[in-house]
Amino acid sequence: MPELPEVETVRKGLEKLVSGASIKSVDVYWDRIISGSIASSEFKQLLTGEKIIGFDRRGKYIIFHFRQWAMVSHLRMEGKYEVEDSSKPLKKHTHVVFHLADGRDLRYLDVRKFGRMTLVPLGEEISMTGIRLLGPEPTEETFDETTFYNNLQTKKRAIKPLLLDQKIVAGLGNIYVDEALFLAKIHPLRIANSLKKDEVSQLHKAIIKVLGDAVEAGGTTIRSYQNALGEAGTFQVNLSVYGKKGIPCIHCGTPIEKIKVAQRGTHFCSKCQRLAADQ
DNA sequence: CTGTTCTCCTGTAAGC
DNA sequence: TGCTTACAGGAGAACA
Repeated sequence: MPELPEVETVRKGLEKLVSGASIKSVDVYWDRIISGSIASSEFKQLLTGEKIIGFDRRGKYIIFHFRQWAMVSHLRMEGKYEVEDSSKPLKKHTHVVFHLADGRDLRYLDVRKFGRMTLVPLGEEISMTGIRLLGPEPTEETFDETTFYNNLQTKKRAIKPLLLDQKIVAGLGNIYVDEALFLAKIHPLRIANSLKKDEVSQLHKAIIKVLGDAVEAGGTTIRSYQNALGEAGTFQVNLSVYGKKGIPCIHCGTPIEKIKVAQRGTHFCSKCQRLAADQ
């Protein structure tokens, strides 16, 4: 499941492979992938003859820049892009194909069809639902610790679902949120406004580190990429708790537990990440 | 307004 | 073996 680091890796790959390319035509095989007020028939028509200027990213959204349009693409769980020669047969689960003028295709594949593409007039992408309400990018420069603390103080939700909803800080998904909470030694069910200043400080640092390290790791694997831009979602940087149920905690040896928090599989160390401070 | 639950999808794994 | 059920989860809609 692509989170911010994987999405950034895909963005870089797209930039490298198809920036500057012109679109000859577009095929859409699953209409619901194309969301927003511009439906798939118009989508295909409007992009025909357009030129891909470049790629941007905000949170987990990839933004395609055309001359007059922006296309906002979210991979959700399993979306991926591939660049193939146009003569190559389409793989199963191919839902959108951008035929390029140079004989290649940019293809979107998505087993579960959760991903979405939205075409908007250039400039309107920042006011789209989803992007408009995003919190800051999780970097030292943009993610302010004091603001983070103040925001958490106003929230009575458990910290994990709060971090997943993208409004406080952008980019965390189920994997890296578990990793960040483990690194900061905070239990996923802690109520946000119960976190002490030093805990928030640790969490702030952990989020920047976990996502930053993963972006770097993605940045190093990208060089070996030929044409598959979504497999980036499968690299995982030495995870400590995610998917480690029953495996000894790297700090204390206690088996990692897996519970459900807000319907999501949640991994943590019950000894390192206490729910009550005095235990 | 805030916080929670449901829905979209299909492949894989577990259970009987 | 073969069928059924549970599970994976990002984000937006629906609901309390």
